[in-house]
Amino acid sequence: MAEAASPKQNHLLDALLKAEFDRLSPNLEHVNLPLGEVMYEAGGLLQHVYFPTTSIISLLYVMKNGASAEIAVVGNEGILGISLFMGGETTSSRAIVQSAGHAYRLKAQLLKDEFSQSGPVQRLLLRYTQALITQMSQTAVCNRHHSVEQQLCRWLLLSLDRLACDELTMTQELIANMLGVRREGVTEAAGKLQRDGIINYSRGRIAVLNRSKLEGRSCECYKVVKAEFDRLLPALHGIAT
Amino acid sequence: MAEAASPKQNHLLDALLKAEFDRLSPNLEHVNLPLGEVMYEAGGLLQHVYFPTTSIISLLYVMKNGASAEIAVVGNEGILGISLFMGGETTSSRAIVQSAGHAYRLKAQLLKDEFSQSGPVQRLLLRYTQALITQMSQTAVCNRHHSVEQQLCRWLLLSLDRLACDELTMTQELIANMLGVRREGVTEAAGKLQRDGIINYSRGRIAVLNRSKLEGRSCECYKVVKAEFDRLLPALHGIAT
DNA sequence: AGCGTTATGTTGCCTACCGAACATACAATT
DNA sequence: AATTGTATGTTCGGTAGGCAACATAACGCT
Repeated sequence: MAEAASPKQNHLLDALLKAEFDRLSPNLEHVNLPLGEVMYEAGGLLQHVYFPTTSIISLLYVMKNGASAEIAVVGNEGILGISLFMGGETTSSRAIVQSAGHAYRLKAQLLKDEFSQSGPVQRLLLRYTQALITQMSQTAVCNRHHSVEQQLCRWLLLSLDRLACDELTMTQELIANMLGVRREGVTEAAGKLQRDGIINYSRGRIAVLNRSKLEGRSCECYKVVKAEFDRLLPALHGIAT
Repeated sequence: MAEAASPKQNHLLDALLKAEFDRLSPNLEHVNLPLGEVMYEAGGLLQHVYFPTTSIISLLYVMKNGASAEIAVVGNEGILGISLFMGGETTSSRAIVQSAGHAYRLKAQLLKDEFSQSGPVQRLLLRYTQALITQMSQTAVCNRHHSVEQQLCRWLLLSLDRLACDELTMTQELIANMLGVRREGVTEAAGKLQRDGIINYSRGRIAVLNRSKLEGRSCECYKVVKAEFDRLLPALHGIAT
């Protein structure tokens, strides 16, 4: 909290060339996102797009019977609201705040205008979208083939990568909703990880003690997604080309 | 086979305005796609994009241990090779011919050139991509929550929609690979559907006898995906706007 | 300190699906 | 007609994870 908030904390904004950044930055509004806040409802229109800095947003599909499954997560590496520039305006999934924090938001129309200039911003956003597609695909694969423990590891790693720390605030109940499994399943898997000294949790606070072991217990899905994000969005300054 | 092959059999090509269609059509090459052909290998570079007319391509992720899961299907409603214009050039999934037939292909560079003109073609392709994203998301949800029978129904319906007929050539073994389940599971589910007079199959030939009942046995995922394709890509002439 | 709320732990039963091994049956080729 | 390959049917045991009901324990409030 002591650190000054800056749009540059978001990797996409950080990757912009000076000209584009200067054009957009006066319109960026710093907002606080409390845990559980619904950013977009499925089918709803988007007023803003969000560039998370210290928050994580979860894209969640909620079925008729109330069961849910996470499609993807968006953190400081990305942008929430791709359907705006993809042309659909809306999605069939819900976006909720999975980890409280901050984000910069931009009025929908301004982003559309910027995108339609077909410059570096457009190219950057499309590359990000492809990385997001990979994440969604891999979620499908993971849901099909991997155990709750493997999925929990993947999920923790994806979340950690999107925060600057090794701890997250998240009850097992919420994780279960994200993964689309029972809370008991998460309790059991988390219990094992704790027994093995990999994580430490208590009442909604999960600390990762041994990240490399956590990667070892995860399925290959985490690495596939990470590699694709790194390939498509190398964390460099002004590379939007 | 008696019907004349035309690029207009592909909905995306059909939706182009005259100017764009005339610009692209001289470069469209009609090709035959045999069952099982690998169109793109995971990580491979794309030489062409494909607009299926009577074929269906499956996007499949294959894990290290050989297990697989289908991410999405592409038929006459779409285009194979979105990573080309999204900027990544390659994907982590494999594309294989799930149902033999024809397609028109276009040299990669020509599509990129057309896309970068930021005209109606770009807008159309992006809308299609969003529909594809919905399909992938819903695959993730379906893999998490639904039974083999429900998934089989969804899969049959998605495939039928992409062909002009009510019959498909596909062994249960192959379907199992697509769904990422055991062949026995498919046999059992298909057996039930046959007993109930909904489908009829023998040695790799599946005929759908009662489509509405099939929809009833499917999970909601099919309708969600269908609705999203219909919304984003209404099947009209020259609507690329 | 006492209280209610919320997070986590535990147990038992049940079902869908997996893995493997094998049986049948159709179809194409000779 | 015989042979071979391929597609489908069946069975058995094992297990992960679903559902339900409940026990414990930590924290926040008054």
